[in-house]
Parts: sequence; C-alpha cells; structure tokens
Amino acid sequence: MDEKKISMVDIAKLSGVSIATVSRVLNKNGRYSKETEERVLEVIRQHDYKVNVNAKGLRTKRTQTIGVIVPDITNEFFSQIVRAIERYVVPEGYTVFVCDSNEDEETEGIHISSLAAKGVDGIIYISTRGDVKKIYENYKIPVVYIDRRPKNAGTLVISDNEMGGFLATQELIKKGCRHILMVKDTKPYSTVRHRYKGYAGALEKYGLPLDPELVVETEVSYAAARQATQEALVAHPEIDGVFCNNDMMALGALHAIREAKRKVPRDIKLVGFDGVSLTEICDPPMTTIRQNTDEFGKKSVEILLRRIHKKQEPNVHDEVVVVPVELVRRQTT
Amino acid sequence: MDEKKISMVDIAKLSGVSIATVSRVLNKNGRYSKETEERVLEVIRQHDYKVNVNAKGLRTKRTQTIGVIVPDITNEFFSQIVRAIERYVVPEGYTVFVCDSNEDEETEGIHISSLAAKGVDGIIYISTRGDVKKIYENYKIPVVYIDRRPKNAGTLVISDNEMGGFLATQELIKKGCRHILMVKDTKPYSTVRHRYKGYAGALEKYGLPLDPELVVETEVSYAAARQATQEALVAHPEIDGVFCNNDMMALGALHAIREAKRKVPRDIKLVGFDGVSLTEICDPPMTTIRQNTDEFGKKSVEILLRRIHKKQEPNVHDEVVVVPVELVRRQTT
DNA sequence: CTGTTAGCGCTTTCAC
DNA sequence: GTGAAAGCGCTAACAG
Repeated sequence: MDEKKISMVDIAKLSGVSIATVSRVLNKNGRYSKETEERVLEVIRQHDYKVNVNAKGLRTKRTQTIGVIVPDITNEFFSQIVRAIERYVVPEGYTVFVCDSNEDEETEGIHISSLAAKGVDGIIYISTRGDVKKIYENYKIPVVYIDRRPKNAGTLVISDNEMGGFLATQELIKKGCRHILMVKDTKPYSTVRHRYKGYAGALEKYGLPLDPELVVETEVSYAAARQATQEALVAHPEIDGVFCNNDMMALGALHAIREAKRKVPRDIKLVGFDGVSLTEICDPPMTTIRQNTDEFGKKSVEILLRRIHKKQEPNVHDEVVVVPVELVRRQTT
Repeated sequence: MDEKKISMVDIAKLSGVSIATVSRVLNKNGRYSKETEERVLEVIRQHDYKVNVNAKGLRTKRTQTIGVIVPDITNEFFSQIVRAIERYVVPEGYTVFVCDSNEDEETEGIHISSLAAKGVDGIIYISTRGDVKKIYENYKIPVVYIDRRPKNAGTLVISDNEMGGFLATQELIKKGCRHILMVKDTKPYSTVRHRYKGYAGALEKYGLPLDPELVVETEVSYAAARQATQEALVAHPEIDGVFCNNDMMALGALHAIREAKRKVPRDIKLVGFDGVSLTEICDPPMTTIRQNTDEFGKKSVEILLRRIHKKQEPNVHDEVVVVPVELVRRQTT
C-alpha cells in the first residue's frame, strides 16, 4: 500500500544486475549488452521508476533546471517569452523556475540567490537593474540576458529596438505625418533609449525637425499614457502622429485621441510597440512593431544550453544577438 | 580565482565547530549556545554561503519547490494566478516550477512526471482534463486543483462560478434586458457548466423563459465569439443583453454588436467574466464578473503547504474552497 | 561488458 | 551544548 519510492538499488536487484549497470543504461553510457539493456528498461517500465533528480544533481552538479526571471508575468509580452522559453527547453529535458521580480531590484536579488541555492544550470534574465552584478562571477551560473541591456551584462538577446523606432516613425512619416509625438517610458532601460534613437533617426533621415516638446515621458501604463497624450494634444494641436513605447500605452493614446474628437487614422496616426494581442482586438486594430518573442526564447535557450554544456567557454566573450522586429501595418496608420 | 563553491564543511572549519552544529543553527534546531550561533551565522554571512538544496532534499525528501501547471501562461487570468501563487509561496522559501500545458493533455502528463522526478513537494494544477489520474496515489505528491473541477480531483479551490453567472444575468435583467444571449465555451469544463447554471437560475428567479436558441456555444476566442454573436444578432434581433463566458469573448461580442450598428449599453447590454485588464481599457469599459485571482493563489498555497507539512493528512478528505466572485459594474450595463 | 566503491552536501541519530 | 558517523540515491572512476 504505502510502499516507499522505488530506487536504483531496487531496479538493480529486480533485474539482477548492479546499480552501476542500471545507471549506465539510464544514461546511455554504453558498455552494456543489448539484453541487459532490455531487461533493465523493462523492469524500469514495469515499476514506473524515475531517477531522483536531487541525488543525480548532487553528484553531477547538474539539475536539468533553469531559472527565468521576468519583471511581470502578467504582462503578455513577458509571458509570451516565458512560454517560448519553455517550448524550447522542455524537449531538452529541462524544467523552468519562473520568478516574477515585480520590477523590483531587491526581489530580483532574492530570486537569484534562491535559484543559485537550488543549483539551476542556467538563468535567463530580464533585468530591472540598470547595472547587474556579476552572477557568473559570483555563482558560476551561466546567464543570458534578454530584452533589456543592463550594464555588465555579458551575453544578451535583444530586439532591434532602434530599427523598431525607426520603422514606426518612418511609417508615420510616409503616411503624411509631420508632427510626431513620441510617448516614452520614463525608465532608463536600453529598450526605451534605442526606440527613441530610431525615432530621432527617422525624423532626421526625412528632414523633419526633432522637437523636444513632442517627446513626453511618462510612467508605463495605459492611464499615464492616456493622460500624457491628452495634455500633449492640447499643448500641440498640430500633432498628427503618435509613436508609443509600447502597445498598452498606445491604447491609452488612442483613447485620448478619440476623447479629443480627433479621428484615427484620418487626423492622427498611431503606432505601438511589442505586438501583443490587444493590438489586434482594439478598435481600430493598431499598427505596431512586433517583437519576435518566439525567437527570443529560441535564441536564449540555444545559447544558454550551449554554455551549460560547455561547448562554449562561459562568458569568455560577450555575445549579442539582435532579433529583427517587424512592422505590422493595421488600421491606425 | 576559481575557488569551488563553499559548503557546510568549510563553514564548520572556519567557525571552529562541527558540521552538525552548523546544520543545527541553520535549521534553528536548538541545542547550541548563543555564541556559537552568532559565530556561525557571521561566517555564513561573510562567505555568502547558501545551503545546497539538492543535498538537503536528498536527505529530507523535501525540495522547497512546488510545481504549477497552467493551460496557457499568456492568458492574463492564468498568469495572474501564477503571480499570486508566487507571492504567497516565495516568502515561505519555496520556488515554483511553472509548466504550460498548452491546453494539451499529453503535455500535462509529461509535466507531471517531470515534476515528480524533480521531487517537488506539491503541485497546484489547473487541469485541462475532464478526469484526472490520481497523482497523489501514484506519486505521493499533494495536489491542489484550482479553477476547474475535474473528476477525481481531491482538494480544490474554485470560484463561485454559478454565483457569477447569476450575478451577471441578474445585472442584465435589472437593467431591463429581457432577451439575454449567453455565449458559452464549447469545452466541458466545470466553470462553463456552473456559469450557465447561474444564468439559467437568474432567468428563472426573475420569471424569464430560458430560450435554448439564445445559448450559443463557441470556441473560446475573440474571433469565434465575435462571429457567434454576430450570427445570433441576425437570427434574434430581439436580443437586448449578452453574457459571455469570459472577457475576451465579451470583447468579441462588443465589436459584433457595434458592427450591427447597435449601441452599448443603450440597445444591448453586456457582461463578461474574469475581470482581466482589457475590461478596464476597452471602449466602453466593460461590466464583468471579477474572479479573485489573489485569493486563488493565497488559498491554494495555504492548503498545499498545510498538506506538505503534514499538518493535515493528505487527501484524506476532499476539501473544496469556493472563492466569491464580484460584479464590477462599468459602462456596458 | 559488468561490479565495487568512494563520495556529492546535507540531516540526524547516538554518544559524550 | 557538541561531535562522529551513517546514510539519502546517484555517478564515475577503477578493477576485473
């Protein structure tokens, strides 16, 4: 009834071999006969035996486990990344610890040291910090940073944010906008800086002046962006295009524009950033810059696993993978 | 430079005591003097020592780890639950494995056996299955089911879905609706059944007929709900209220109604279900039934930890916690 | 091809 | 109050 969990010793006894042989079969290390293999495997199957990952990890210093730290799992953009990471890592036999930092540096620290204590084989990290401590130096755990680019990050996978800002702004310009408002996040993330750079670059390329009054900073939320846009629209009635730092903010802008009795896209055109699902289902569906979250997952997993398996000396040289973004043209431009 | 990871032996040596003592102060097991404690703790702090959870788990059969299985992490409702679970479990020293089943039964199975192999102390499980295998019987891992109620689930934490259906329908009736369309999910989940029951119950209570033609089943997506609503509106122009199985579907309905040139809430009123963020930011903001995801996390963690700590004999009696829902009145009613 | 054996880092009797 | 020592379940020499 309450038989205790079956272990390798049991399997060994039941199949009449030594535990070493069982271990070899399990790990496909060779040096056993076809028949032994079959017998052992059969016994394992019959008893639904599973190796104890703890014990294994204790010996091998591998846990088949990775940690993922995200700022906010309820943000669809981040949950998409988590999902993509899972998609690529589970088939390789890994399980993922998901840690939500709540955009809080201290919480991040707690998560990191807890992940270290659990002996994760690697970490994928979207950092809230501007400057990251050297996790690899401290814990010898390979880390891949994604999305944001903090100082001291070694390996990272990021979107081509500058190109995104450029494409968004260019789209507005090509559709006839001459006075383009950019609604920026106040946070000093690299993503924000790069998108702004793209915005400025596009203006320059098309010979439009960069009016600092048309660049407003605001907290990254629907409500804040809505209000900021509303105020900007009052102060600068000439605005005929808006580029927002992300989709949620763009939705705020959309509603502010509507409130101001201006028509989208007739009077004012609008582009968001990220490509989350709300851009498809808002009214009208929104033009946006889509980030390739699947590729984020794929690339970061690929690099992390390579490092874990030491095919590449960890953090010997920094590696930066830039994932292309894509303009998704819909009905706000 | 490449000093290997510090272990309990090192701490013991450095503080001039035995490893047994170090272990005792670490676990606050008593039987050591105040001074020893301070000395050991100081050394631990200086060297930023962290216990090896693997080794500890090997001895104690506890990993300070729980698994959470969700159907789709990119669905805000589920990611909110994950977040709430984390919020309550991390302070207790646990880390959570998040597993996305992609609404697929086979994937769920893979996750479960992988979680078992990792030796999680417990599992919180939103199952896609109608009937669940007895995880506790097979693996001796305590499980708390949440949100959905599959057959054979022991302990579970669910919303008062029937009450939700009732409240939604009652709200529509009280605002004057007489022909209320219900857009249901086709899946046979308990949540769907109960919401329907509440809908029917409200109609009955207020003496309105239950017209089977006004109950349509559709895939759970924005697009499907939009189309279903559109068709229903054509077939039944008398419809003056719509209750949807979830918010995403309600948004589809909202747009179908607008497409049909009917005004919300003037001509047709609308209530969703879940209370995700889109209900606040759609236009007009939507009346909905809010599920208390925080309470989901809190209660399920509470019960799970109680079982893990054997304060309660696991699954001896089934326990059902029903979390109240709440009508959030906004501008679609 | 197969078995023996020494630990991995920790908890927990059992002595003192 | 403290230490010695026996494993937890597994891998990886090493010896045959």
